[in-house]
Amino acid sequence: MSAPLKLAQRPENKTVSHAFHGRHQAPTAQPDADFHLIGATVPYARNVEIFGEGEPAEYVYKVIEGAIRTYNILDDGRRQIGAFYLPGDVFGLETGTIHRYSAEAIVNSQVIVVKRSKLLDLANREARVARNLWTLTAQELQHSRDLISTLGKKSAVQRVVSFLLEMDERSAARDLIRLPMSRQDIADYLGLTLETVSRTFTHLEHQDAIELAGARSVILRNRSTLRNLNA
Amino acid sequence: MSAPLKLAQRPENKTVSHAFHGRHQAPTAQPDADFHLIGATVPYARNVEIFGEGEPAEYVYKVIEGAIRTYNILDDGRRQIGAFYLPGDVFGLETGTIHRYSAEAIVNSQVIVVKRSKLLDLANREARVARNLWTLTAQELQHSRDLISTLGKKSAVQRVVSFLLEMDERSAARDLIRLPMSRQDIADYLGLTLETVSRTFTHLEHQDAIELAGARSVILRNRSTLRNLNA
DNA sequence: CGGGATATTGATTGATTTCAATGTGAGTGG
DNA sequence: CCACTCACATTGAAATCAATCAATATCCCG
Repeated sequence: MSAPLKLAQRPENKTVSHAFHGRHQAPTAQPDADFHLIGATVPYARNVEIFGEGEPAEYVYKVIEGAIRTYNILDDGRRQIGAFYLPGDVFGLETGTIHRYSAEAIVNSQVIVVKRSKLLDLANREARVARNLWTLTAQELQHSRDLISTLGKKSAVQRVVSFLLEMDERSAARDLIRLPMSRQDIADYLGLTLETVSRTFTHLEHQDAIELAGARSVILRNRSTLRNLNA
Repeated sequence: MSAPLKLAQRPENKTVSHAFHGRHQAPTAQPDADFHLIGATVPYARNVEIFGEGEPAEYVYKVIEGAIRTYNILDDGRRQIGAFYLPGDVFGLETGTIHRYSAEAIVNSQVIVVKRSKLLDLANREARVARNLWTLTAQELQHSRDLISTLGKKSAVQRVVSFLLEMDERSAARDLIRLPMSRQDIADYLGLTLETVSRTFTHLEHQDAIELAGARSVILRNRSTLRNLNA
């Protein structure tokens, strides 16, 4: 891996600032630039819960290293993953006092933890901070809307391709996607079964659209084919 | 359609005082309490576009009467409806300068229109207003997450029941749901076809879970049956 | 009282789920 | 270092459910 550590004080603007999932946002000021100043870095082991749905929202989190999933358990017992968080992403931010979903480390991870009350106090005093918190929530909203569009798509191929293109956009290396999450995680994100995800991967490989380099790596071989399949 | 009643391309900001209906949701302080003070009420005719995806986000809107749908057109040409807005609901609020989706009146509607820049100025001066804007976005986020959960559900019955329970919660009359939107609208919201929505309605009626009183009214006959079907 | 839009209902098809078996790979301990 | 093992992934066959294609039926709206 290249440079996993991204706790830069003033992050040098790489190609694109993927502070969140915001791929559309122009690189304005980092909405989460204050995080490293007032937070402590904490390690979470693979599959460990960081917070649970319904618990008091005492802290806000930023991924330094690793990967996090947030999810709800549905009435029928199935798990809907709301988002995957990669280094640089903020999660667990709520306007209310309760977490509306659970969060778990997908792999061993390093996370900056900030007291929510501290951020709120700051926001009350500084309009800039308030604006930043709002922007973070709006970026989450944008991601949720993108996911809604993906779930609205009917075919499994379309959903999986959407997922791959999203991960590609957020991934550092061009065309090479490292997947920290399992097929089941992907399935629970896309509203499919793990078998369908697996089959669709091999299907895409047979189309020469991607190449599977082990179960957890995907190489994009033909982006325009993928984009066509997405439509 | 009939009247191209898109008057108010550029609504003048007359200070119009107007009573507003509260959301049937969290009864905390009204995040949109300032709206009626600085906005003008504008009528939009059925099926008329209020703003389009990609257009500058100059205004923020609050429904007084009628119903609004927001949607994206997907790559494959299908339409994904993101939300239905009923009296009391705010829509069109963005942190950025661009609308990320389109909005149309479902039926003839009355909408309060507020200049976004005015709200932003206010937010810069008053932490309370900033907080309210943030809360509005967070409420939208919560709704999007609920919709993700609904779309993650696999069966058509589960999706339609989720929709009915959502509409029931937002509807004034107990057990009676007036649907301003068409079967196609519902289908585009739930990621189904209109035929499946229609069939599922009649299916639920045969189960004595609901009663269809004309195409645009649903009476909940057995809530616990519905909740069981939802699981 | 039309008449066009909207909704229901039917028959068929096809994709995804489900159930089931096999394959693979990373980590461990002998 | 290799064999073992367990979790994860792939592959197969069958069943199921929603999409599609198609034909009425109903509801408004003028």
